[in-house]
Amino acid sequence: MREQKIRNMEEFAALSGLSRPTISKYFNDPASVRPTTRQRIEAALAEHDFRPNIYAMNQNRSLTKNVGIVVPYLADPFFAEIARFIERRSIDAGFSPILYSAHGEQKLENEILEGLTALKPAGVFLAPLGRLSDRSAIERFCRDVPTVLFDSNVEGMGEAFVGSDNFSFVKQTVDYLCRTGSPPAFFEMRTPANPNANKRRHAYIEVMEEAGLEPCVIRVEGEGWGFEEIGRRGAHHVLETRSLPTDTVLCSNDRLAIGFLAGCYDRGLRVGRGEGCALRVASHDDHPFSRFTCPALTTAAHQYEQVADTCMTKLFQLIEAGGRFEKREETLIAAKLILRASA
Amino acid sequence: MREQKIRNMEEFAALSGLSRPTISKYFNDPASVRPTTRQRIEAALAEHDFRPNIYAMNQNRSLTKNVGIVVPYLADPFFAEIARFIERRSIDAGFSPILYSAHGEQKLENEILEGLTALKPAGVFLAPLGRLSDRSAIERFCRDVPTVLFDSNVEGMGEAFVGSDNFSFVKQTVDYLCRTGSPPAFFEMRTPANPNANKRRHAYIEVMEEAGLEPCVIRVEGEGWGFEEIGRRGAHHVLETRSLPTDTVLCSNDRLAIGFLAGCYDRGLRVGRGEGCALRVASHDDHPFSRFTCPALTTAAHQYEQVADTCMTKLFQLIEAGGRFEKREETLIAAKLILRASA
DNA sequence: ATGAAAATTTTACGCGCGTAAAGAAGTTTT
DNA sequence: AAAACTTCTTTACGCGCGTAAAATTTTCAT
Repeated sequence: MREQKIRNMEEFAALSGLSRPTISKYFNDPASVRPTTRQRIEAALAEHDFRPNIYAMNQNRSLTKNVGIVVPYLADPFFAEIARFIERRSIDAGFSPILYSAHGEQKLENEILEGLTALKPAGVFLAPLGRLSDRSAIERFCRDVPTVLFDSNVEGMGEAFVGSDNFSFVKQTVDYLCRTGSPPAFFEMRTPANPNANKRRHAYIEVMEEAGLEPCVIRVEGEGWGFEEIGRRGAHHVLETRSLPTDTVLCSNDRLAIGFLAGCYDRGLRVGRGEGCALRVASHDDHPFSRFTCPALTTAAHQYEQVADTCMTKLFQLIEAGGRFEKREETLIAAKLILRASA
Repeated sequence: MREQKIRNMEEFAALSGLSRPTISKYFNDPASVRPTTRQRIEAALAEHDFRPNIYAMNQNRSLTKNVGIVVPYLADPFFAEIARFIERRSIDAGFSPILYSAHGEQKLENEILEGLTALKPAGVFLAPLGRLSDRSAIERFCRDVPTVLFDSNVEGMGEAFVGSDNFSFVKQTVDYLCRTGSPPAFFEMRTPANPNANKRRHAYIEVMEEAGLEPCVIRVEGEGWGFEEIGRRGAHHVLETRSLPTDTVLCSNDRLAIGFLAGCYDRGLRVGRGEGCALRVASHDDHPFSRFTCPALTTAAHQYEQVADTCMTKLFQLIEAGGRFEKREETLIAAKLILRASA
């Protein structure tokens, strides 16, 4: 490779013996030029390693090949995991994904959305903060940018929503727990960060009542995204005050459960379904770490790949439909029960 | 706010009764125009909510206000955490951070670096994959873009490196373990992903020998980024073959330790420093989850904030110095020992 | 009030690329 | 081999903004 730097497409066109518009065409779609021409360009490319200026490319476009991925809290491995799948799919589909985390702050979420608008992305995958989200900011954003909401539904926002079928999550865990032992109490935060928690609580109550059982919801105090710590403190509180009606606890999500298990361990309580176990604990999400808790967590698992695939499909359809659907589409994806040692 | 859309700076200038160059100046530095002028602009901004086209802004710039943050594996909460701090600092300093994860793949790391070059960022924070990195790709990248390496050192690459003082990490844990019980065996992966692991092993051997003790390094098989699973399998293997010389294990990093603890739990071994404990386990990193393991992990903690601050400082200096330092600068940051229940 | 300094306006050009139109060259069909 | 397509070249314009230079206005100190 000669060390000569090419400044622009004009120069590169000259070096490859073609015209600039042809080169431009090639970069927008390599298949749109004749195979022999393509070979000449790619040979020259290997020689001089030129890349068009992305800013010049995009300034005159109404839509770019960028897609945004916005999650509420990236330090939560659940979101890291789901973002990872969506990123991969986006790349495979020829887009450039850009990942943002609101880090749990409304202000940051708003700033991200503002900045993202200016990037003129072809589309955005948005998992909003939930309760802390600024509805009007999200509404404004969705008017400007084709958006697929995921994980946390904000009624009426975006053209599509892809999320969990929370009823399926809870139904499976409750049924399993009831079938194999005493019915569970439901353990959650008093002021949950997103609507999934509320849906799970309602599902729990419904499933329990349908089975003729008395639901028992235990709600612990705590703010923010430090769910594990809240779960641990909740466990201590619950165990101190002996407020559990049975020996079985169903946590609203795995991060709470991880903390809950830590609390049980602190107090010398053995968790599991075997001999000598004082408590069974199950949960929802299949958090990446839930297989390494002690004991490993029985949980209702997100179908990460399926969620990511569905998100991609919806965004594609949305982009092809020009950014608008006739009516908002909601896809809820069922859970898969994963039996481990904790319940 | 009137619903009239402004197309460009020209229109906005007309509406605010000023000239386009003045508006341009304002957007590049609001403090560079007279306060009264600034007020007029900001009043008009509130009315019409105009934002300059970032592509047009950047195409004619040699450097933008973007900074890149590249980590090897974002689903590892350690990197999520460190990225979070660096992001925050970058925003506070007026930059637009863009976060990338190589997801453990060399090919993806190379693609990220290529794409990042085209973004003409003011600077990049790069935590390379380590052993799996393509040295020549990183070298080429660092020639084009002012880069501060962090976490994983690649000799001679980038203008600065900010990392851990691995000796300090290991020295503190080994000293503590020896002071309070039997000396530790060192538990690690046979083919570690990055050079920190090697430095830690060497430090362990050195500290042990200095204390007149016999070092014992246990190296388990395993590839990839699933450290916890490798740690668990390693624990089973080590415990089955009774290859531990003492009751104390020092893991190379917390993720291995999390798996090791899970393995111990599987086998009914109680870990900790108290009565009835069969094993002590300590580690390094202060992974965000290490306080929720069972038992909670005794570990040498990264000073996350200090690392992030140092990275920012170095990149600032680098940018101001025009992208080159006289000589490569290395900053190693010491650990802080965190005592928890596991050892 | 006067002059100097600072801020702003006017004017004008350039950045690198997208893209449209018209004609030339190359390729395939019959 | 001629006709009918494709593909490519030439030419030309526009996108939205940065930025330089010179002229003008405003501000501030004297």
